[in-house]
Amino acid sequence: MPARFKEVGPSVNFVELEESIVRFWRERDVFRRSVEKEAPRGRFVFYEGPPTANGKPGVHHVSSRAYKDIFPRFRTMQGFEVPRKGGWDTHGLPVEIAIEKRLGFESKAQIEEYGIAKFNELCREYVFENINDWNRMTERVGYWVDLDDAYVTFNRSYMESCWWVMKELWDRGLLAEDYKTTWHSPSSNTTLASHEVALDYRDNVKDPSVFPKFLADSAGLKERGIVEQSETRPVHFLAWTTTPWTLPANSGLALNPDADYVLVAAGREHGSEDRNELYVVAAALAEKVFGEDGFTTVATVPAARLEGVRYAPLFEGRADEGADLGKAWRVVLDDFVTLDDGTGIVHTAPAYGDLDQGRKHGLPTIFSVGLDGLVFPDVAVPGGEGAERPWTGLWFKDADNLLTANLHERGLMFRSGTILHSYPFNWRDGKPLMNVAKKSWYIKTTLLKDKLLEANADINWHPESIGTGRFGRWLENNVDWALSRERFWGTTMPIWESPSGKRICVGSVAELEEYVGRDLSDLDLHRPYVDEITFGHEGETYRRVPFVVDVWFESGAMPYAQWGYQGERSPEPVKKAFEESFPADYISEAIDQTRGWFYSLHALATLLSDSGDGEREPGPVAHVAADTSAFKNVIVLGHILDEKGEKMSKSKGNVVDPWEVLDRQGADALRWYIYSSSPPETSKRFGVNLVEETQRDFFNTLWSTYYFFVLYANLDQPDLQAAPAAADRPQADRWLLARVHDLIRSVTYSLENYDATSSSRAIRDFVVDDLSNWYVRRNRRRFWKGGQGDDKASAYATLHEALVTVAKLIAPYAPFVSEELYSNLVLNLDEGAPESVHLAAWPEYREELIDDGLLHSVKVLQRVVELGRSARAESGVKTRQPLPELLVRVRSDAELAGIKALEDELRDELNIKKVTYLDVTADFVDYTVRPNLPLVGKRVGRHIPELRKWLAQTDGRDIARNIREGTDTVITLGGEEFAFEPEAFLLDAVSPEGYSAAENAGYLAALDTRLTPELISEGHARDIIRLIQNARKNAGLEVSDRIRLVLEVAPELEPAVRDFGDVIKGEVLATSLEASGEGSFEESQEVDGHALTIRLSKTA
RNA sequence: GGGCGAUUAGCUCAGUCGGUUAGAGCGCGUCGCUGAUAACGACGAGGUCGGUGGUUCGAAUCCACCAUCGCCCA
Repeated sequence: MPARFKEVGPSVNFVELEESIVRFWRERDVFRRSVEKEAPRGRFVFYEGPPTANGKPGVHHVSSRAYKDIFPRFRTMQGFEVPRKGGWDTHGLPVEIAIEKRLGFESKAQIEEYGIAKFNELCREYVFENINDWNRMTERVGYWVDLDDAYVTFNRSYMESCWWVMKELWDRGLLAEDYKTTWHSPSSNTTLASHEVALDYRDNVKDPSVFPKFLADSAGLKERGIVEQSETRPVHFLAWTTTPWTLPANSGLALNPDADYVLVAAGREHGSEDRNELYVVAAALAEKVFGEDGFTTVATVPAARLEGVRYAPLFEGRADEGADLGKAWRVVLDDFVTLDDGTGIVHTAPAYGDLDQGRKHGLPTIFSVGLDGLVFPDVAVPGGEGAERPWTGLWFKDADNLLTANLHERGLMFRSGTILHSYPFNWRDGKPLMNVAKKSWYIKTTLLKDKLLEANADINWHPESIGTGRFGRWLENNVDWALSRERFWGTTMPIWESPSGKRICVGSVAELEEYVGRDLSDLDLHRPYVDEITFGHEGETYRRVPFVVDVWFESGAMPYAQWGYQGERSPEPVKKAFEESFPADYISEAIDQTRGWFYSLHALATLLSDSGDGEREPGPVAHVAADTSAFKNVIVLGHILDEKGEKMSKSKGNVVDPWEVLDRQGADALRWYIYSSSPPETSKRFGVNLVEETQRDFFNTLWSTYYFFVLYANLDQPDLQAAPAAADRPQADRWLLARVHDLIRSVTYSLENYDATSSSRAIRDFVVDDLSNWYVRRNRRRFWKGGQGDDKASAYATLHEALVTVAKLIAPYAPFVSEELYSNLVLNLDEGAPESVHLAAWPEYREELIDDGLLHSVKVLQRVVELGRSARAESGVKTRQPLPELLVRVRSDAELAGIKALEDELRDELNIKKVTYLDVTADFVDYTVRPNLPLVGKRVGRHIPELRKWLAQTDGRDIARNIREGTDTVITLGGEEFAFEPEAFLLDAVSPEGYSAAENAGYLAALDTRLTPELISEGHARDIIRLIQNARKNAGLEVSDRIRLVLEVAPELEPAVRDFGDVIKGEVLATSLEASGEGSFEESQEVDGHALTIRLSKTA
């Protein structure tokens, strides 16, 4: 059947093309069909990390969509079923903040006044404000994801599924309330998430630097023999802190257990000359604290001897309920104490950052400041009944100076000043944060830390270093996951509490209905509606705790919640949907998700799939997959930076609008750039001109090749099925097929290993270098020539197969251009073929077509051609001028045989009459000899410089002869004899005398540039042909038009016209050639300085 | 402040186990080639391989320290 294709232009508007393909996909429902098509290889599970649809999408969002898209498309073509359920993240603080800004609020109290219901309603509307931009961008970049059936984290079924997860954790003792040290913002009375803390962690903050004196129990010290019995001077432990407001909360002093401490005599305050008081500090820091001459050492004591010594508190504070003050105010030893700065004695206030140390040593928790940041009225001078408390009710940072001054007055402050250090602030109002112990709900991930680590070891991380490094280390230092948030817009914590402190965790609405005793099917699970649900149980009234949960919990619960999964009680279709899609085969997000979504997915999956041990029951999803992470393969993306290398962010205003690129270069070019420019994990600088370059280099070249094929195929209408079998085609075709199948093999391998970068580069190199600039350039005459025959049929069939294969290989990367090529090149031939390339099968490589010897020989040929061109340029004889002889030397006998078989191509490429091959070690040329260092380097070692010297002085031909004869070359180096086998040397041929030559890495091409009259005539003929072709173009003729030709030439050019007239006529499609006459188009030119007039007319 | 990663030509990036003259594409200059290609080829300019030390016959590559950038954490 003769092939007819849709006409194609020499260039194309990719943007319009892509837009028409978007419509085609939509109209023909291609995405859904690609998911539903037959899937012999089973399910490939993909999870969509839900973006938030507030804010407009930037080009960095395209990057993650490009990576999310490529592997599902590839797997679909390979015969997997790849459902891609979309998702939207809707809850969380950023949303609340945006609404607060709109309402002009600055505190939580204002939200409560305004009404939580109204506030949350605004949040709900806000999160989809830009959904149309997102959907449009998603469709336009060709990211196939099911947005019609997307999960939404604020939906009731999603939230209820989150309740189920929490209940499961609760039942397994993994959800608990505890004191934890948090960064608390007293100004907004809320705990900040760690990433929020990082948002305004300032360097060079000016804070107090004070050295308070804790009066030691002298009697105790005397008992231990540390202080002389006769000593009358007071002894102080000298500590250092930057937070004087925490001093009333002090309940211990910590010393480094391995350090020596000194008892020194010094003055009452820094700078006093006297030695009237005694101090204890770390030996290593005494000089730094007191100054070189500021003290006298009295004794040196190891830390262990000071353990348990008591001292007097500086202030009274508010002790926690049940705190045992009998255990307070004593010396403890702890490794966390460093000798880098301060005094080596650390003021320990469990309530404000030292909770773990306090617990470890049994120190009571004492508070000085409330969660509102105001100093408690309890803070007082010990025993100072009725004394003034000027700091009461002050902002904690404002209390610093008053407390410091008070200690100075009382002689309990050795020194005070200021220091520059790092300190976090509330990024919203710029007020300082407090490190404070607060009651909070935790997921006790630390209990299953080993499982977290084991499951991580099974994840295939790209790049690998994230799994072992950043993520693995994070897991090793795992701390419990703080779950509760004192906020409004989020999934509510389903825990109800009674006045006596009993708790009930509720795992579903149905369960809640049982407690409440009425129908709650219309209940909104958001605040404030669930807050209003109370119930009586065992004589007490239960109220919900006021928290919502960390949004990361919600997104981490998506494997379950996207289906509304609630374990065994779920409806069958939900159970099936979950069980078929857990865990995921593949996810991809940017690197900032390491401790975000990657962690929350991983942690929840590990906890819920726990296979249990003697005490713990198996988790609720262990029957689907036990002890597993939520994902098996992950690509971690680096960030897209702007042209200056800075991160794109809304606040900097340097976000590149993806439409700038999508409307100019198109989605395929952008995607291709994202895949090929650098490995996904490296951050990359983004510039529009780089995408432009991708389009020109790759897509224009591919299009030109496609255009060439369609143009000539439509003229010739070859029967592609009638071509000879691959093995019987000409060498050039067998080579191209070998390259094509080699490419299929390597691209398949790369994509199966989640590598889009090297595979896209390999495709680019094939299309641009091998297909376009080698195969088509070298073989185009086979398409032009008249008639039909095996050779022509082979050429068409081969080029067609190459283009169709490329169309399929690029389908996951560049889905639009791929579709265009496929629909024209395949659907016009085979009506039974799938309607879209994305419904077609991934190409299979045929091993028997990959002729490695031929592939290597062509590489050698290309290399020699390159050298020949170089020699041409050096000789000054242009390529149109034929030359009589080329000398060629390659590196091995095998290469020699290979290139001999390709001699026609070599002569043609370099326009040479005859090729003479030099034996690899021929005496005809001289050689420079280099040692083959990877082979002999270790053996020769320090004698290498001597060996080099010896080789430089020796006649290369002698060594060449040894190599040819296969004998060792024996050399004495430093009195030691070395025998070098032939492989120990590398020979570079030196250009022979009398030739224009170029050599490189063992290859040599040398041209004989002596011209004969015949050769000159032939050169002239080629010049004339080129000028006639130009004239044809200038005359506006079609490629296939025939002409009558008249050539009036100077006498010097007559031999060329006479001897090569037929060649000229054939090349320029002339039916006649006359020495004089008329033509409808005329041009006068010169060849080699000789005049020439061309006249031509189109034949009828 | 800590951990991880990066730093190679004007730009974007390769560079394998330490080994031979550190490469590619784009951009620039010269020349060549051209009836598919706004393309292609050859040559040239352009590199203290972030810096300083060390190990080694030999370091872009290994080690130490430092600088800058990014991410995460504090």
